Amino acid sequence: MTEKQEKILQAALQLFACEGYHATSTSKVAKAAGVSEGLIFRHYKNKEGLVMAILEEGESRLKSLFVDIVMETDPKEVLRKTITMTTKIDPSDYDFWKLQFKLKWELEISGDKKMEPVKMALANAFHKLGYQLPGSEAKLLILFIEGIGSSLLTGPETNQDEIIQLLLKKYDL
Amino acid sequence: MTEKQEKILQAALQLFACEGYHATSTSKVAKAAGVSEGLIFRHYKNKEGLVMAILEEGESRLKSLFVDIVMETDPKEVLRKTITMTTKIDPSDYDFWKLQFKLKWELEISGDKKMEPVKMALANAFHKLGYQLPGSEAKLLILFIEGIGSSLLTGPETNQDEIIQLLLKKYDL
DNA sequence: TGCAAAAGTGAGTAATCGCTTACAAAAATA
DNA sequence: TATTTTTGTAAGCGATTACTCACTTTTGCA
Repeated sequence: MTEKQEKILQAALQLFACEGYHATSTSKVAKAAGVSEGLIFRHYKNKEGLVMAILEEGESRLKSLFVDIVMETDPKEVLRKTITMTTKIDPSDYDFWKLQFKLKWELEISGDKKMEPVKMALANAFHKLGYQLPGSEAKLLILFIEGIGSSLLTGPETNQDEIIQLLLKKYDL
Repeated sequence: MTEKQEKILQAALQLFACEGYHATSTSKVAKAAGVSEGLIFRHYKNKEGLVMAILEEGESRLKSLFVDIVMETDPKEVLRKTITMTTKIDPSDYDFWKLQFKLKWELEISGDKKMEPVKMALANAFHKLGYQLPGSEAKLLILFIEGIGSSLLTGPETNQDEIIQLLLKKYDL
């Protein structure tokens, strides 16, 4: 990966995440990256290819958050790690996570499939702990995670800690 | 309101909700409404005015959902009505609610302030019921509601009922 | 009925869109 | 070093964008 390629991805991520996909033109990206516009199309074929490259490049960030949960065997730890998941997100990665939400609604590109292993791990954990509806419990908890992530990325300052502590107590953790 | 004005609002709502704001051109709206493009600007000044008119026109739908909760005095009923809120949404209004979410992420126009009275009612209800952290409890529940709404509008078929039943049980309702 | 205001049209605007192409510089390979 | 390949640029492409304007039709009211 060339230095200019990195600049492009970096500028595009920031602009897509802040202004949105359609509101960000390729010329804007080029200008922000200090690069000729044609170079974007040389490396990424088209605008869609650019955003896909960003998503692929960020895949590792997704996995690093999830793998810790999926690998955990202790069911209580699975719940605890899931609930506190958003606190593990590096603020320098906020743009990337914001982009995930934006794309979900603007382009209806959903990263929900990436959450599937987490959901399975959760359902399994709830089952082990004797919950009556492990599948629904897992769905509900994931809804919460998405919600707290959303408010973390949109809100000005969000004391997610208070809510997270509350939820931990509700699940006896 | 003229017949053609209604057609414009109706077409714009459907397109904005399905394709997104920036992905929908004014000429598309005009074509879908069976109207000359100039008419849009006569009535709504510009594209932003158009989407604002849609939001204003839909305000009643927002209020009708919330007023039932805010007016309720029995704290348990406040919780029950909040949790089952999304089941009261008319499927013909899905486009409008979808637009709310889309605008939140695409234009960062958030309708969260509209939820504030509900949050207050919830906090009050939790307080009456002896919960230790009424404010956080209210926040948490609203996160769940938004999550359920989100999955209701994005998912293909969503058995929200199961999750709603589960939530009702968790709050002893 | 007359007439002004409102509703509606369609052709037009400059600007910007995503993208291509012809070409030059740099890097890699031989 | 010679040559191929990759990286990068600048100009410009047709199409589309949000929006305007001169104009006609319809409507409401004295």
